[in-house]
Amino acid sequence: MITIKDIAAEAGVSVMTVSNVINHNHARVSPATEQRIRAIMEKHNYVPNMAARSLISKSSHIIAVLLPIWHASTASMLLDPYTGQLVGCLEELLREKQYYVMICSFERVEQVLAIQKTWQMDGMILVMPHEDVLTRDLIQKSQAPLVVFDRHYDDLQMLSVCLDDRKGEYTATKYLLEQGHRKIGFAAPSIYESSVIQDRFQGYLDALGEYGITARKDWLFDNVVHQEGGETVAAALAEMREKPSAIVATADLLACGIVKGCQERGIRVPDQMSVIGFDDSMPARLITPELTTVGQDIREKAATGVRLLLQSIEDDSFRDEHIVLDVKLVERQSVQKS
Amino acid sequence: MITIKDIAAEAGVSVMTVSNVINHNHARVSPATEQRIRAIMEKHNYVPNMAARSLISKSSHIIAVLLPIWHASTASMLLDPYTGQLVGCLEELLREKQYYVMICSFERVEQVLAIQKTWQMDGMILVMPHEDVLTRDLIQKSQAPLVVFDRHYDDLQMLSVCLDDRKGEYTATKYLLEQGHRKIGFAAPSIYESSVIQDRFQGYLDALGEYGITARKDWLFDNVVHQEGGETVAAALAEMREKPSAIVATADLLACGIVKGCQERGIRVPDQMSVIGFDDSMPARLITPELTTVGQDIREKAATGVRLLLQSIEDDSFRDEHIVLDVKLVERQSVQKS
DNA sequence: CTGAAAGCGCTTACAG
DNA sequence: CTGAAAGCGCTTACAG
Repeated sequence: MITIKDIAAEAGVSVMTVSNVINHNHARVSPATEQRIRAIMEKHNYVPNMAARSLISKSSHIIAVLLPIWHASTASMLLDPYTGQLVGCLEELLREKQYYVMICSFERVEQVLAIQKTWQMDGMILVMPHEDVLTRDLIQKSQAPLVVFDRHYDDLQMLSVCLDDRKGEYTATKYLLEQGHRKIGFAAPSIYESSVIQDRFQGYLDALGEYGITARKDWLFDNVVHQEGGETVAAALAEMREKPSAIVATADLLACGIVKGCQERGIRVPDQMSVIGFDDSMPARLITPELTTVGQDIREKAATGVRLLLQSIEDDSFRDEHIVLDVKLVERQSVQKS
Repeated sequence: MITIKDIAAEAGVSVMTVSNVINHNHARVSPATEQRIRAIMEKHNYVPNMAARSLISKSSHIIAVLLPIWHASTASMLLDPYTGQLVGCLEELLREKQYYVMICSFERVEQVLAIQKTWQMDGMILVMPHEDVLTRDLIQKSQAPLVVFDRHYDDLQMLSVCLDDRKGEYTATKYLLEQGHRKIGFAAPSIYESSVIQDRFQGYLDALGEYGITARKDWLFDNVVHQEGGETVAAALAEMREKPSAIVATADLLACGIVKGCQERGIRVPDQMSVIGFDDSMPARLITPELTTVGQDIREKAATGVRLLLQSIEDDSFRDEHIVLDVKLVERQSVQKS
C-alpha cells in the first residue's frame, strides 16, 4: 500500500507537506508544490488511510444509523418501506458531506455505546425508536451527537425531527367528518406506549371533539401492526353489529391490511368502509382503491436530520433542538362521502 | 478515553498481556491474570480502538454493501422493497460474525476502490448490480473479496449468488400453459441488456417452445420498470385488438402495476388477464387479487452471500464460486384457468 | 506465561 | 512556506 511517506519521497518534500495538501491547508504550502504533490497522488491513486487519520484526530467521519431490533430477529428495515427509504436518503445526504455511514441494528444501549466508542463515531442517527425506557437511556448516555427521528422528550436535552402527528391525524379525522362520517374508529399499535401514537390519537380526539363526538371504546383497535394487524381489524369489524363507517389508521400498511381484510369479507371500500392511512409510502399507491393518507416528505425529513447532526458535530453547544415537520392530507380513493 | 495502557497499569501487567486477552490468545496468558484484566476492562467499559487495530492489522472488519445509483439521484433502496430486505438481512448476519457494515451508494468504480482502500475494508457485497460494463470493471479491479448478487459472468473469476432465473420463469410460464393459456406475453426492463432478464426470457421461451408456441413480438413489453411501467403495459394491452390472456412479468412491482392498470381500464384480473410476478416481495401480498409469483428466499440468499464472503476473506484462493439458488412458484390468485 | 521495543500511517505543535 | 520529532492506541515478532 502506498503511503504519505512514499508520496513525500517522490515529491522530494516532507510528509508534513503532503499532509497539508491532503487537508487543504493552503496557507501552509505553495501552489507549485501542491500541484506537484497532487499529480503524484493521482498517478498512484493514493487515498489516505482513515484508520491512521482517525487514530490521531479522534474522529472517524463515520455516522451510525441505528436500527432497533423489534421483538424477534427481523431487522426493522425488512418490514417497513418507510425505513428503507429514510435510510437511503440519509446515506445519500451524508455521503455528499463526506461522511461514511454504518448501519447498526441493536437490542441494548450498551451495544450502541460500545460501537460508537470503538469507532470514535462522529455522530449517530436513531431511526424507528421503540420502547421509551431504552430510547431515553440511549439519549442520556450517548457520548456523540445523536439525532432521533419520530420521538421527542420535553424533559431531555436532545436533537429530534418529528412530524406534526397531532395535527396530521386531526386533519385526517376532520376530513372524514367533513365527508359526513360520524362513526369513526381508530387503529394503531400500542396507543398508550408510544408518544407518536398518543399524539395521533389526540389529534383524532381533537377532531371528534370539535363535532361533539366521543370516541367509542369498541372502535379503538390497539396492538395492531402491519398488514396482518389490519386484517385482524377487518375481521373484528366484520363481526360487529354496529360498525363504524370509517377507520383512521396510523400507518399505511396497517390501513392496507384493513382495506384488504374488508374486501375479503365482502365489506366494500370505500362504499361501506372508508380508511385513511399515514405516511404516504409505496403501499398507499399499490392498493385498490388507492389510499387516502397523511403524507410526509421523507427526503425533507432526512435532510433536516442531517442538518441537525452536522451542526451538532461542529458546535458542541448545539445539543437541544426539536424540529416538527408539517404533514398534509393526500386525497385518493379510500374515503367516501357518507 | 481509556486505553490498553491504562488497563495494563491498573492490572500491573504489560500492554502486551492486555492485548493478548483482547485477542483471545489464551495460550499466552494465565487464566488468573485474564480474569483480573477482564474485570478491570468491564469496570471501565473498555472497548478497543478499531482505528489503532486496523492500522496495524491492515483489516478493519468493515464490509461494504455497495448500492449502485441508478440513473438519477434516488438511492435504489428507495424504490425496491427487495433491496431493503436483502440489506437488512446482510447487516444482521454480518453483525453476528463481528463485522461492521457500511452502506455505500456509488456511481463510478473509482469511488468504490477508493473507499475500500481508505478503510482497508475486508470485503464488499454488490447488491442490485446494473450496467454490464461498470459491474465487470468493478469485479476485475476490486482489491478485496467481492460478492455479487444476481449477476454472473462465466469468463470472470468472481463470487456470485444468483437465482435459477431461467427455471423460475420456465416454471411460471409452464404453469400458465398448464392452466390452458396459449397467448402469453412477457414484460421486463431491458430484455437484451441484463443477463438475469435474458435468462428469465429464455425460460419463458423454453416453456412456450415445449408447447410449440412462438413468442409474439407485440406481446413483448420491454423497458418497463416499477409500478408505472406496469401501468404502461396495461395501457398498451387495453388498446390491443388481440390481447394475450396472461402476462409473465419479471418483478412483483411491475406485475402489480399491470394488475392495477388493467383493473382501472376495466380488464378484470384474473378473469380476462392473468399476471405472474417475480420475487414474492411485500407488494405481492398487498394487491388484490394477491399475486401468483416466483418466490425467492431472501434470507437464504443473504446467508449464502455472507458465507461466500467470509470464506473468501479467510482463504485467499477462494475467489471463484457461483451459487445458484432455487426458486419456486407461489400460487395465489392472479392466474385463472383459461 | 510475561515483557520491552519497534512500528502501523498519519497529524500536530514547535522551530526555522 | 517547509521540516524533524513526537505520538495517537494498538499488535507483532523477538527474548526471556
